Amino acid sequence: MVSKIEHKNRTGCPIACSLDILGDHWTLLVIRNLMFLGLHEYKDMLQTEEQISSSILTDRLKKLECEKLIASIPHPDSKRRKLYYLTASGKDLIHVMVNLVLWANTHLSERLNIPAEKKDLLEKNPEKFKTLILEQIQKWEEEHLQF
Amino acid sequence: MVSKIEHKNRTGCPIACSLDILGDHWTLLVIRNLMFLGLHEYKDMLQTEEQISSSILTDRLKKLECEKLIASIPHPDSKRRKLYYLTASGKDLIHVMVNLVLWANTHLSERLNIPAEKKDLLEKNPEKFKTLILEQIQKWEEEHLQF
DNA sequence: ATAATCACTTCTATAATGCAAGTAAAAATC
DNA sequence: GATTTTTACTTGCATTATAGAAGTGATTAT
Repeated sequence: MVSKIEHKNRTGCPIACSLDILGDHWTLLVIRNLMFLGLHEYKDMLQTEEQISSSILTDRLKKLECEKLIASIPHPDSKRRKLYYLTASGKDLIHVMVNLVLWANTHLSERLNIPAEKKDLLEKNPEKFKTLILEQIQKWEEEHLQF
Repeated sequence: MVSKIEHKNRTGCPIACSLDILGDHWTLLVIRNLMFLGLHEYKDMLQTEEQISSSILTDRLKKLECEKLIASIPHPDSKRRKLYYLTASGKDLIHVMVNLVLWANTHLSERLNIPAEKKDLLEKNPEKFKTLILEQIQKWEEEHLQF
């Protein structure tokens, strides 16, 4: 067992509680995959640049599903595949994520490699950037989720 | 040596790069101590509710200083004490931190224990909350730092 | 019928963490 | 002025997390 699923909070501090869920090297990268990269499958997330290991990816998907930041449905084309997607709670992290990107863009710019158009929009109109992302997510949901 | 100081980025992704610095259980808690709790000394941070271990605290302060998110000066009252404070880069994390608190307040409310007045202001006017925090920080700087 | 794909699991080595104890310099107390 | 306490660490060891490779068993493509 890579890790237990039950959750222990250190304290009632909102930062500490958030970190108990999100505070590690990989969890927010899974959120990024779903939020910014449009990756909804295990195999696609395995192949990202950062080279997450299969056991860690399995573990983080499981934990995020437990915490209800993501959910999954069977892939319409295949019984063994799954489609992961952000819940309302997961999507709400967009404000944290975009501010993290903005911070990195300002303070870690030499290390970054952001596509020019994205960088432009991000710097000129971060709110519009958020709206676009949320629209993309909604479009995907309309195509893949039935309510 | 608990960990090496030199830094390796996984990729040029702004989320990945940010996580390479901030993505663990403790780093943002040190930022919280400086940003929201007004704790500027090693010994005070050792005594927070979350009970960070001395070796981890030493390590994180060192790493944050290396990354220039925090800086330190000798304590005016004592040669062996130090005062840690946020640099401009560290203070800029306020947008990430406040959005993380807002997210937790919405989605982890049962686990949290936020003082009523803070919670109130946070919900009614998060921008004012930020301004207040930044004013507190500036006041501390005026009292302790000479330019 | 056979081979490839997929979403995992298992195993092992390495690295990070937590904890308790120790240290050396400085400061406070006697 | 000597002794005790405080402070900011470091050290050592046990435990836990992670990376990477290899396996598994069900499904799907050839």
